[in-house]
Formats: sequence, structure tokens, C-alpha cells
Amino acid sequence: MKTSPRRPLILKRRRLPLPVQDAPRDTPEEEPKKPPAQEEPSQAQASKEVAESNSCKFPTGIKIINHPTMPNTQVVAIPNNADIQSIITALTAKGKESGSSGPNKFILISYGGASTHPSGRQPQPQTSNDSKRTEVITEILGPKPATRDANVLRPPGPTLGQRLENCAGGDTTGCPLDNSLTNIQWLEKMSSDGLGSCSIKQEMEEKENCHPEQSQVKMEEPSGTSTSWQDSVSQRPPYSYMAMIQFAINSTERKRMTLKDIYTWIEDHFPYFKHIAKPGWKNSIRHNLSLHDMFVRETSANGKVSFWTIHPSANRYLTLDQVFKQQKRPNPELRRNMTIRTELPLGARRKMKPLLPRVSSYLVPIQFPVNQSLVLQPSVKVPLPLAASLMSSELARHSKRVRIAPKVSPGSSWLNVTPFTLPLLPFQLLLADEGIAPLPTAEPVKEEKPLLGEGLLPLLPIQSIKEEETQHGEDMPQLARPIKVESPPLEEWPSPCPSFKEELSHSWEDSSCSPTPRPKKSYSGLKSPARCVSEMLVIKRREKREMSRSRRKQHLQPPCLDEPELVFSEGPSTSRRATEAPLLAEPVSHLSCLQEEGGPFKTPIKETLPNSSTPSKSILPKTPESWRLTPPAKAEGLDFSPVRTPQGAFGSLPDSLGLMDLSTTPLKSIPLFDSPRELLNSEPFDLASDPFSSSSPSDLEVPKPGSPELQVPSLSANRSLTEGLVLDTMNDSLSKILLDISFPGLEEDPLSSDNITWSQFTPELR
DNA sequence: CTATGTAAACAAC
DNA sequence: GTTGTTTACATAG
Repeated sequence: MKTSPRRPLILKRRRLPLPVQDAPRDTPEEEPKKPPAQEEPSQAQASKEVAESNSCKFPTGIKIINHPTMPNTQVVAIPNNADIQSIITALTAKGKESGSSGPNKFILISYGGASTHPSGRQPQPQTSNDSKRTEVITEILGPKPATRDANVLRPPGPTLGQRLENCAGGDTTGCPLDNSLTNIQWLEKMSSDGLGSCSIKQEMEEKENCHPEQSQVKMEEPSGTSTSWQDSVSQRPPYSYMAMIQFAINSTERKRMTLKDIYTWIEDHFPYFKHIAKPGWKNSIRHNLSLHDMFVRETSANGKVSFWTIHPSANRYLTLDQVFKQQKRPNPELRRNMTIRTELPLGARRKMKPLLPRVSSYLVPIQFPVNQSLVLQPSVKVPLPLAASLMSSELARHSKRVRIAPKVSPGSSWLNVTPFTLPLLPFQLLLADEGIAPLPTAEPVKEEKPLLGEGLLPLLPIQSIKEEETQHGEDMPQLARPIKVESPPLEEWPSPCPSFKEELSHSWEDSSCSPTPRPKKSYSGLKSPARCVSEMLVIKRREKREMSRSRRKQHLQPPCLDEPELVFSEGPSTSRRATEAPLLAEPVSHLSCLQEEGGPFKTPIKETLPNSSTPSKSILPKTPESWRLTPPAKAEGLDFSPVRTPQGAFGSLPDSLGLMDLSTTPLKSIPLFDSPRELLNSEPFDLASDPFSSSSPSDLEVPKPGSPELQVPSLSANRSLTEGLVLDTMNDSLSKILLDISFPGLEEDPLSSDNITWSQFTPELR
């Protein structure tokens, strides 16, 4: 079999060092390229800037509204293009002046002022029903490893709201968090200037300027950072195709994308592919899509369009922003890698080497679904373990209301939130610490990689808590919408939890629980992952090897959510369907998850079937391969592999996740976030002190895990989940929150006017 | 050996 | 020509 007749022998393939720049394409071309992406109506309207009363010292467009129910709290709507840092500074000053008697807490929300989407991708016609509402938030992209072309090209403009592009694109309706105020980039910038020397804006510009074409930039930037950015344009991004595909898909609200959109997304975010890479990269993308089981192809209802999605069980909802942020963390090692790569001469550089740097410090961003009404507070007062337990029990009780959505639904409330990873608040850190430390079961650290711990916890399976209602809600009509699936669904999901070492090396499939391979067919429609039993691991492994020959995967995924799924043996509620399974967080599951997380991305490929090695064609019907979750292989390293979330595992509540994540982050990271200058200094992180008790803003919105707050009433269609920041001038803290704001018209920018419905804020805010 | 990248053959549209 | 699937091979770790 080795030699394939059809294929010529290629002894050596070596890519030519470097190509030419495609200069031609750059600048001018892009503009035309973008279709007038349909801008969301809302944005246009949002542009109305009204400077209201209060905003005197603030830039125009800022709206400050007293919170209806919270004393000394004001909501500040900041246009995308505003200089946040300066605003924060001003607010801080204002708060200080007022002291305890005046407004000292500010909820910052960004809104799309005059939004222009720089690069709107043409939206795909078909989908997006709900897209409109996400526009509110503007995406701020900054520090992506690769600058986006569009951004680059765009004149240094608006700092905050750079682009909605993805969101706008096709299915990609919205990327709520990406756009949000709390966008990492944004925060990072703030953090970067401890001295206040640089403005966010500046930094943004820096980055943007990195575009190859704008060489002048280089000069401007004395610091090494700029160079790296620049390089990013011309350098191959340190991500594997698999990772990039995930980023792309996850950048959309519905978590699905057409092949073309994936190409586009990648080109936009990694100019390298647009300008430098050989055309073959697209082939590689396709190859990866087909190869990895985590990528599931769904067909639109009419059967005309194929969307690539990420298997819910495997999807970690990683986004470029998150990952980038992680990378940015001060991690000497990591940096070293990156820089090295960049420094090498092209010829010397290995083509793709370390696409994914494996660094222990590389944390995997956590994404968790946010309950619509749930407000995420970075600083959660409940210790992780406790919270988890509470959640699990509580939630379980209320399973009706809250359930884990195995599948990402389009309009779903899953958001990528990375609050914990941000070195924002001291108290956050404390929290994290608290949560974790006590954790008895706390993640097992691999012997091999002590650091692993960092990554592990965060990796816990993410479950989304979503209200059932929401599913039916208008927001996400699609959920219910049947998509025609051609391929057999994976019915069972391998549980991600194989144990340890073994599984580290395994790939998802290995983990597949079922001892016997099942035919895919039988499970049509089943999306929810089933739990797997670790027992199988060994066996699987063996099988896997045998089959390893073929990397093929094939299947179409049905969109159906309802199918029955497998239960895991250990699983608490076997009968329960994955989707509904409440969060049961079990230590065990966590562990298992951990493992998995640790893994680099393994490709889940091999077929589970023993016989499958055969050439595929014959097997039209999808092979039964179980979909494999990625192997938990090495712990270290950023894991782009899908997370399998065992349902139970899901226990990882957002909070817990966050905590964990934080925990992983060393305190040192804290310093990063300097900005609003004084903030940082004030509350050092003394773990001992309990930030929660007093002033921390956290009181405002922190949902307690077990508390009723989590359960929020169904949301209205017009709601908008927005990320915001809470600036508490009393304790100089800045924390990230998720706000659920409802507004009258979907089409309207909720924040653009005074139409915010306060009542809609989550209970916590009241 | 695994994970990943690359190239290519093919098939179905 | 595009999209998908598979096979084969290269390479780094």
C-alpha cells in the first residue's frame, strides 16, 4: 500500500524560501474586496453620538447614565473608537473626587459608535438571524499574532472598535466577546503602559502599522515588540492549521463556517497566508478539515451549503484573541520560542515548526458558555471547589432551566470569556487562589510537567449553561433548525477522560468509550458526546495503532441535538442526555479533563473501526469512527485540541474555570495590568486579605454559583450580552463583567441611546 | 511513534 | 474551479 500508483514519487519537497511579497495585493486591493458588507443596521444608528450631560471631560460620544438601582454606580457607554484608557483615567479621577458619596463605580460598556467595519466579510446570506444584536460590541483586535490585513491597512483609526469582521461574515454573525470592551487586546494595552506613557490607541496603531507595507512603522517603533508584530505579517503564524481553523470557526457566533470563510478568516487574521504562503495552504486547510474528526461538516437545510463546525465535545471555543493573550503572558520560554523563530532567516527557519508552541505556561483559554443572564464576574467569591459543588448540585436540581448544551448553538449564549485569565484585578487573583488552593482534588499535576497545572485546570470542560428557553428563543432559531446532515453523527463521544499517561498519548479516538466500535450510522443525529470509559483506553490504543495507518475521517454531522446519546458508565446520569445533563462536576471528571487539556492537539483521526483501514471510498457511509476527542497528550502546550467535556465534567462552571485558570496564572502576571494606573498599585495581591468582603465590585454582579442568580429567567430576544468592565474607584479595581442588556429593537444599538433597559441587567446588577 | 505540514489524486458538484 | 476525502510522504520532537 505504501506506494501509491497514482502518486508520483516525491523525494523531497521543499518549499522555496521565500517568495515574493505579493505586494500587489495589499492595500488597495483589500478595500475593494470587501463587499459592502451589510452592516448591521444597529451600528449605523449607533453612531449617533450624543454627548450627554455628564460627559464633559470625556470624549464625545460617551454616555453616562446613572444606574437605576445601584447607588453610586454609573453606566458608561463608550464608543468603540474612544480612547478607553483616557476614559478610565477620567472616571477614576472622577470617582476619586466623589469619594464614597458620589459615583465610584462605573460599568463600562462599549458600543459601536460609528462603526465601520473595516473588513466586513461578506456575510453569508443564509444564516444570521440573530446576528444583529451582537453588533453592539466592537471587536478590538489588537495583538493578534498576525495582524489582520484589514486592520493593518486601515489607517490608524479607531482604537476600540476595530472590526466586526468575523462577526459579520457569513454565518459568522457575531463574536460577542471578541468585540467587547473587555477584549483582551484592549486590556492588554492598558496593562502595558504601566506608566501611562502609551495610550491604548497608540499601541493599537502600532500593531496595525505592522503591516509589511508600512515599513515606516518600523522606525517608529523602537521597541522590539513592534518588530515582532511586523514579523507577524510575514511570518507564518505559530498555530497549526487545526488551531487556525478552530479560531476561525469559533469566531463566529454560530460556530460554523464555510470553507471559503475559513480561508478568508485566516487570510484576514494571518496575512502570511494571504500574501506569502503558497496556495497549497488551502489544500492543507481542507485536508485538516477532513482529517480531524473534530471538524464536522454540516449541510445547510437546503443542502447547498456546507458548514464546518467543531464538534461540540471537542470544541474549546478557542479564539485567536484568547490564545494570543495567553501567549502574550510573560512567559520567557514561550517568548523565546517565538522570537527565535522569527529571528531566523527564512531559509533557516523550519517551515512550520512549532506551530503550537508547547509551553507549559501556555494556558488554554477558557471559554465557557454564559448563561444569558449570567453575569460573569471575574472575581467570584466562592471558592472554586465549593462553587463547583454548589453548582453541580444546584444546577442539577434545576436542570430544566439550566442545561448544558453539548452543542454549540448558533445563537447560543456561549461566549468566550477570558476574564480570569486577565490579570486585572488583584482580587481576582486572590480568588483564584483561594479557589484552587483548597481544592483537594485539585488538578493533578503531571509529574512530567509541573507546570502543567496551569493549563490543566482551565481546560476543564466547558459546559455551557444555557437556558432551555433560550434555545427555543428567537435568538437561536437555528438550534432547532434541522440541518441536514449527511453524515452519520457520532453518537458516542469518546470520553475525554481516559486516564493519564496513556491517554496523553492517545488521540481522541482512543478514548472512545465504546468497547466495540459502532457504526456511525446508528447514531444519527447524535451530537452529544457520550462519556467514555477509561477502561477502554488501552484497548483502544491498540486498535488505534492498527488502524493508524489511515488518517481518514469522514462524516457529516447532523445538527440534531436530540439524539440519544451514550452515557458514560461512570457518568452520574446516564440516562440524561448530554445536552441536558446538568453540570455535574466531579473531581474525577476534572482530572480526566485535565489530561485532555493538557494534550496538545492531537488530531483525532484515526478511525475507531478496526477494519476501517481500508480505503475510504468504499465506505460511503460514514465510517463509524467515533469521533475522537483529542488526546490529551502532553499537558504542556497550548491545547487547541478539543476539549471534551464530559458532561459531568462540565462541572466546570465558568467560575470554576476561571478560577482555575487564574490559579494557573502566577501572580506575577498581575502587574501587567496597570492601567488605570493607580489601580494596580493599590491592592496588591495579598491573598490573605479578602477582597470580597468589602468593596469589591464583585458584589455587584457576581453570581454565586449555587445561587438562584444563575438561573435567570429567559431572555428576551432583544437582549444583548455584552462584556463590560466595572471600574471601582473605591478600590481601584477594574473587573470584567458580562452584562445582559435588553434593548427595544434588535436592530438598534442598545447602547446607542438611552434605550437600555435596566431591568434587563442581570439580577446581580440590581 | 506522533503530530503536523505538504502534495497530490480523485470524486462530486 | 471548488470542495472534500484520502493517501503518501516529510519532518520535528
